[in-house]
Order: sequence, then structure tokens, then C-alpha cells
Amino acid sequence: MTQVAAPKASRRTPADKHDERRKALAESALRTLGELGYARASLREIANNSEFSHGVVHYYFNDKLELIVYCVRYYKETCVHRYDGVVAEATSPTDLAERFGDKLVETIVEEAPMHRLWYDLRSQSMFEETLREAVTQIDQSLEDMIARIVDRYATLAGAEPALAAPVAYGMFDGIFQQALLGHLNGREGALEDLRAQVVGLMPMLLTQPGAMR
Amino acid sequence: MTQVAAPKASRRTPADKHDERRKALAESALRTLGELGYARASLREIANNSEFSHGVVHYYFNDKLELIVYCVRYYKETCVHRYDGVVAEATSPTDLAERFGDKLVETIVEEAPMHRLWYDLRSQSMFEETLREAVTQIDQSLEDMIARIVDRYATLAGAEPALAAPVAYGMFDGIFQQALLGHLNGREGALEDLRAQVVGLMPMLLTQPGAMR
DNA sequence: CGCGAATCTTGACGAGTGTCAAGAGTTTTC
DNA sequence: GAAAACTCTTGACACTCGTCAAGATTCGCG
Repeated sequence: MTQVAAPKASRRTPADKHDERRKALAESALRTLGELGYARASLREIANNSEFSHGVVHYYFNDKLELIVYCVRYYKETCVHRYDGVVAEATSPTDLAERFGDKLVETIVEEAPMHRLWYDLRSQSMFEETLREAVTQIDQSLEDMIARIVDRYATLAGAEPALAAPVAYGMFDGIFQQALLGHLNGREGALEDLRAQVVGLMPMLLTQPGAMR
Repeated sequence: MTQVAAPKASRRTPADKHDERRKALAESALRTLGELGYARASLREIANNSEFSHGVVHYYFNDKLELIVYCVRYYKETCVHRYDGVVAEATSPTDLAERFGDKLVETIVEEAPMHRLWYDLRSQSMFEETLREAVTQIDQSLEDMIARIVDRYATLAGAEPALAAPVAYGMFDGIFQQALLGHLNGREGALEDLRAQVVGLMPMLLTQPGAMR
């Protein structure tokens, strides 16, 4: 990934072992963070649920905040490409909408703790200025992700997107958040509702022709 | 409010003085909570920014959590009727949409700390089960509020709402949250964008006729 | 092997937390 | 006006937190 000048024939020992350890620590920390949230997850608890001791955190990160930001960034990196397959494989507008809905439901089922962690962090960024830059960047990448989906949908339908990317992102993020809340509350039908809402909403993102089949 | 049997001629001394104090404490606490958020606002800090001492909290509330839930409930109570005037006074669909957008912008400008506190609490409820009941109730009342607006809008336009209340609420909540984030980030145009987005979105909430003038 | 640099553990420090009990102060009631 | 009930303050307790320093352990290279 990073440009390796390789001063000697050292394959992977100089400083990217450092990076590997950071990632390992992050993956471990993400479990605890997803379970407890930003405020309640102490460094000791994070370390206990990992193979490390609580002091090692300050060897790889300056700060608790730096660790957490690193973790969320690390997770969201894989997150923005979740729908790339959907965009690539969809054969029709309806097909795209359905695959998109399915994927949204799937990620709530499988990664609910990660998503609530993200919303936690984003809320904290409203109070903690230190977090804002990272949150803004992640939010932007998510908006781009949605924009790719909407664009592809419009192309498949032979139409133009009717809404700017920020609006589309805000909308989907809003109903996604509601579905996540409902799911965590154990509300029956929360996920089916999300799927249906997405499929029903997609046609409205296009100009004139409306739903095209 | 509560049924007053009034055992003697006591006007307002028995137990509603208790309630008044709770409200006074809540109003004071809301300032600190809006500034620091749920996790960082300690009871001592809350008490310092009020006329009380830190011990008095446990005289009126069992718990820090009970205080905070009471506070947010208390605030949101006044919040759900913010748009009643808009609904009552609007003379046309466009008029309603514009007034609605204006009000949304206005409340971000004037009560941003309260709104971020709400989002903070809602995020925490994803981790803390104790909070879920209150959050669910508040969310429902907000959804109803949006539903009243959409219904009135549809009536004025002589059409039927095209989206179920949960979707409409999720959408508006999503773009509102983005606008709040943008505003707190100091992003220029965040509020004007919100206003335009709302005005542009409203016609999509109706069936066939689309935007009616 | 042996030495130095890296990685990691352990234990402690100080600050801050929610909670509560004991009592002072105030108001109400008889 | 005394007694009882209510209201509030003060100070302490037990605990958890992030941080860091000092030392143990491991690793890589000459």
C-alpha cells in the first residue's frame, strides 16, 4: 500500500509491522467498542478483550481518541465498498433497488454493533471538535457511495437523478438509522420495512418517468 | 394537570412544588447537557451551572439517567408542537413547505445544543437498554408531528400522501441531522441547503399530481 | 552468541465520577 | 412557638478512568 523504498532486502519488518499491529489492535477494539460504545468502552476493557495488555495502546496510539478514530476509519473503509457489487451486477432498476435493499438489511443483521458505533461517534462529534474532521470525511465517503448507487440506478432507468447527493444520502441514512433502532429494539418487521421502503423510494429519485420497469 | 383532590385549602404546596423544582432543575441541566453531551456532563457540573448543589439531584431524581431522560422528555414536549402554527396558518402547499423549511432552519440556529443532545441520547439508547423506552416514545411523537405536516400538506394540495409516516419521518430526520452537523461544522450554506431541500422534497411526498401550485 | 532496539507488561498516580448518609436549614402544621 | 416534615448542603466513600514511567521480555542483526 504505502510506497516501500526497502533500504535493504527486508520484506516486511521495518515499520509496517507497526501498521499490522495497529490494525490487529483496531479489529479487537472494534468488538468492544461495538458492544459498549464510545464512552463506556475503557482502554482496559478493550485490552481485556484482546491479546494485549492495557498499556500497549499508548505504544501504538497517542490517545484514546486517536485509537477510536482509527478504528472507525478502518471499519468504514471496508464499508464504502459494500455496494460496489450491487452497482456492478444489477441488470435493471428494480433489480438494483432490490439488491440494495437486501444489502442494507443484511448489514444491519450482521454488523449492527458497528453501525451503532458509527452513529455514536458522529453524535459525539457534535460536542467534541477533535472528532469532526474524521466524521466529516467518513460522511462524505458515504454520501459518495450513495451517489454511485443513485447514478447507476438512473442510468439503468434511462433517466437523470432528481435529487442532489446530499439529500439522497440524508434520506437513506435517516431511514437506515430508524431501521437500526427498530432492529435493536427487537421490533418485528423493522428490517422488512426498510427493504420495502428502499424499493419504494428509489423511483422517486428520478426525474419525470417515475417508476420504470 | 394531575388530579388535585386538595385535602385542605392548600393551593399549590403539597407535591407539585416538587414538580416545579424538577422542572427548574431540568431547565438548568439542559443547558449543561446541551453543551457537554450525555457522557461528559457530570452531576457536579450540572449543579454548578444552576442554583443548586450537586447533592440535590438525588433528592429529586433517583439516578443520573432518570434526570437526563426527564430533561430530554421535558424539552421534546415543547418540541413536538413547534410546527403546529405552521400547519394551522399555511394557506397553500408551497406556503406550508416554505414555512416548514424556515422553522427547521430557525430551530437549528436557536437550539442546536438541544438537538445534538437528542441525537446523543438516541445513539446511547442503542447501547443502553434503559433508555430505549423513552427514546422510542419520543421518536414516535416526532413521527406523528411529521405526519401531521405531511397530511396537512396533502390536504392543501388536494392529494394523498405517497409515503407512510415512518419513511417521511426518517427522511426528514436524516437531512435535518446532516444540516445540524454541517451547521456545527461551520459549513456555509448548510442552513440554506436544508431549506431548499425541504421545499424541493415536499412535492415528492404526494401521489400523482406532483407539485401543485 | 550478544548487544541494542523494539515491543510489551506491570503497577502506580491523580483526577474525576455517581452515590449516599449525616446533618443543617427552612417551611409547614398543630 | 415547638415539633415535625420537607428541602438542601456538605463531605466522604468506593470506584473507574486515561496516562505514563520503569522495567521485563522478545526480536533482529552483526
